[in-house]
Amino acid sequence: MATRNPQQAAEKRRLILDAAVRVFARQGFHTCRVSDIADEAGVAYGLVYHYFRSKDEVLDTLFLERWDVLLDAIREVDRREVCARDKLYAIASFIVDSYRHDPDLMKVIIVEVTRAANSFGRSHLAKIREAYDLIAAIVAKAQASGEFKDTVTPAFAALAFYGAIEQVLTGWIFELLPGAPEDFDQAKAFVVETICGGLDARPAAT
Amino acid sequence: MATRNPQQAAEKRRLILDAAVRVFARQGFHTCRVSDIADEAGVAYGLVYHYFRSKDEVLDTLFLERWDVLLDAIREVDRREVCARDKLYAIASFIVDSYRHDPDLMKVIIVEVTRAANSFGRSHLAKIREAYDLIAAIVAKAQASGEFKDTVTPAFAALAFYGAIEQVLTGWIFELLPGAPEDFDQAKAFVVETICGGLDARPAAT
DNA sequence: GTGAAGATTGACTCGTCAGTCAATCTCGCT
DNA sequence: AGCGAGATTGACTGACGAGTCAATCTTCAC
Repeated sequence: MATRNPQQAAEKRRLILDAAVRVFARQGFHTCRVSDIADEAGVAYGLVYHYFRSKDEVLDTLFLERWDVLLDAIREVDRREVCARDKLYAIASFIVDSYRHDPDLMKVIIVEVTRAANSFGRSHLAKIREAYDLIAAIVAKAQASGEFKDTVTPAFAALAFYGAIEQVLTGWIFELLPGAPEDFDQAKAFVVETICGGLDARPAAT
Repeated sequence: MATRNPQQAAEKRRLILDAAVRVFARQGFHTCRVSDIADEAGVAYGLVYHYFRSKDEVLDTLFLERWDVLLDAIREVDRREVCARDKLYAIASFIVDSYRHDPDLMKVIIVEVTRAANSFGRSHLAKIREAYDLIAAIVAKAQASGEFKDTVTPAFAALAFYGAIEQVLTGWIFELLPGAPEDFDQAKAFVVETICGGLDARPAAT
């Protein structure tokens, strides 16, 4: 065989994926052309189709790669022997740190997949839902143990929690919210404080 | 002049707008063709361009019409002499009832504009932000009066509140959450209970 | 060194669709 | 009745961009 060694092939593929992240983040998935990705990666147009079946598959790959990491992280957090509030904090941390570490990638995943349930996200609804379900399970356990009130359903609490985080990331992405380094850590605490502690000054009447 | 009376013109325009809502909700803005809107409305292709400058303008119109109603509703709620928690409940009510009353329209606004900040929503960011700011102002006042804790910034609380509602609507839209009639009223209470009361069983240490 | 499998190239094809426009119709006035 | 402004029609154009493919180059086992 004269096949290039697998590592080199993987590197070329990565080169294209990384270029796609930058292009998608800058121009949006629908607005950019495949030639933009090829140019950004410094390869010929056709090579993108050597490594990927379609433009969609490039975005699919980016999303699935990262989302699986997120799901694993949530599962790992859930196995820790800490209270639910700390688990939620750890999850918020992971997501916020993902954004801090690679804002372009998170922007693409949120804007083009997670928040685009009508176009691209549709095919990934089941995968996205897995995350909600894992969070809901954490809430359910905390309600059973008495740590959380059971005034809201776990599914609902999970949606509110995830929705709040995603909205904050969206705020950063579109510069509706200051995104200075210190704001990242503050945001983690804020999400958990709001969702777990609530805004009310006086204790709940439960 | 042989101009048809203005009322008839307005009705034709409405006919097209209403058809567009159904088509956008069913197929998505980017996936549908202008001819789909014309067919749904039972008019010729070109007539759409007699009443609107472009396909974009149709969506623009739908969004702005409804969003202005929402902004007015929030302002009206804010003028009421009730506690902040009740104000937030009234806002959640308004949004949920908007969805109950016309799910297609709300689906279009959320999916194609509000959650599509990268494509279409970009040009409406300022308008969308107005809603956040109005909610943030309510929170700020409540913090000043001592009704709400000031552990989180108003801007952040507003994002979390709005994010939670939008995520719940999205859950209904994509059938991730049961959307039976009784769920609507429950959801209003859930959002406010989660954001104001928090999930924690024990009172906050403030 | 050589040959073949695989990598790389980019011009081209092909379908799609937003927006245009000239023709036709219809309403409301005189 | 007859006219003219505006309403309505739908075939057509022009741009665009995803995906194809035949040609060329590179690598590596022998």
